[in-house]
Amino acid sequence: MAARHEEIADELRRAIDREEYAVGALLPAETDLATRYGVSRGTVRQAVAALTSEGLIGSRQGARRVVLASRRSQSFAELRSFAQWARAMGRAATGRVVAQEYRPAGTEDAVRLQLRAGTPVLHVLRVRGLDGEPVLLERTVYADWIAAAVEPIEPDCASVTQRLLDDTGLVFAYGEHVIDAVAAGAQDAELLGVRRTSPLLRVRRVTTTYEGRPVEWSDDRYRSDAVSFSVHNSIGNNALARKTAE
Amino acid sequence: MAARHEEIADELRRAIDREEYAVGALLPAETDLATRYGVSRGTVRQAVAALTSEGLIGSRQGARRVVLASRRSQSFAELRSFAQWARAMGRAATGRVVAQEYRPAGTEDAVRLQLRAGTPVLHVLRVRGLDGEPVLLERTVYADWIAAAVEPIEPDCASVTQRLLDDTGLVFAYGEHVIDAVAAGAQDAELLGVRRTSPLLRVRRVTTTYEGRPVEWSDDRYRSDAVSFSVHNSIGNNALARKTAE
DNA sequence: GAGGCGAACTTGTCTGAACAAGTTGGCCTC
DNA sequence: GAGGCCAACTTGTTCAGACAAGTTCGCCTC
Repeated sequence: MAARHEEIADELRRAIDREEYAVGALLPAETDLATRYGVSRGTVRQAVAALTSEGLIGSRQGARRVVLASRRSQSFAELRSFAQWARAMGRAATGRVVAQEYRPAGTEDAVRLQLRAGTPVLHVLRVRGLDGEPVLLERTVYADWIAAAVEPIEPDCASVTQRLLDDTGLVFAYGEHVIDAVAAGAQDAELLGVRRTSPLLRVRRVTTTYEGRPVEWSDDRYRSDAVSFSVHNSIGNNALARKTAE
Repeated sequence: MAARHEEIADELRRAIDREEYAVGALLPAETDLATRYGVSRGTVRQAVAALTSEGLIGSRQGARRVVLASRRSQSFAELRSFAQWARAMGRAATGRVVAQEYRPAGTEDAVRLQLRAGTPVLHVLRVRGLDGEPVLLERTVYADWIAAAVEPIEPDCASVTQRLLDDTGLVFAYGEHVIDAVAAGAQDAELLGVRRTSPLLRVRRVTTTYEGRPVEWSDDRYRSDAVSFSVHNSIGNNALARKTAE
């Protein structure tokens, strides 16, 4: 938290949180904030841009900024891994590997991980929970070049992401997620403790390094009674994309 | 498309699209792009910031930017309404009102729309489709102050959003969406043409004006075989938020 | 060959200024 | 009172420069 614009963004977030700026009220003008914090207008703009992208405030040319919401849903920054997310919410992440084996990469594996078909990849089936209650079923495929580092990790390791960072310095930098809904199959139902055909929230994701090299891809299935996703958008600026079936 | 930084962003997007900058390759340095386009470094930074937030390129201090993906999923800007989204994909949005009636606002309506309980609000049940095939079931509640403008709209109007803009100048400026999965009920199944208990992707959303005043809230259920959502994230910058059940 | 060091490069942060473009509200007219 | 117009205000865009912080890669040493 070195950067001044981040400090200012944080102060504004807190001020909104404690309703110093109520929902529906107007934020002070940029120039006011600039003099108040003793920085230039550009720095203030960086700060409020962050809040805007978080959906906390609305912004349009000519009019003062409006406070749209106060309840920011638990630390938007750095909710990358399941474990980090759980910790940020004050809950304990648990995990258990149900099955783990090497298989030659199929066509889908090869495409998503940018490998040649037939390359041995590591399939891991993992159940994850919050405070012990199963919430998520992860079917992950790791690329061959990282598989050796994943294999020896204890089955009940709470954060594989953290572990790989510590052991190998690997950073899960970028992720692409496709979200849809599926009915629980027999295995899903048993491991998550729900009835078969229960609706599950499915997130298929590919994670890459800083260089854009795919590390893993995964089919994650969440119990829909336990977890939901929230997204906000504004006109002309939209992080979410609807996609039709291919 | 007046702003220079938007033009540059667009040129870069197209260049990535036609693989002038291949996935995994490095983008030219900011200073290079600045001289190439004859603008200052700040303007280039605005352009690449847009691509970064779209997930097309990755960025970190000290290293050149990396191209992460090329296939940008159909116009990120302005996919606000169902009709606009359909049009951007080259498909025709259809719509049909199944039921429409005034009811006094319940507690949930009152909270979400910031009205007093008992205020008459307009409930509309609408089936929407792509090229005639039903894809989405919308259960929308409109605030009292806009209901009078919604009521007379023809049942098969393709874009209610556009219609309200034309008639009343109302802009749906901001939206907050919560995504989860539910099983299709009897009515859902019949209207969407799926079996009962089929998994549906549910999006509960509240739409507001520029001032943050809630206009409508809606329970939208998508056929999960027809539509999915995609989100990308990067370390320390995340538009998506996982939420646990309340 | 392995490792450490440092220079060159690149992105991040910040300033101060100027003008463009959109909104708001008061004043004036009819 | 209704409507139109204008001035003040506010955000958006762009520039040029400076320094900080992180990465990369070649060179040198051991």
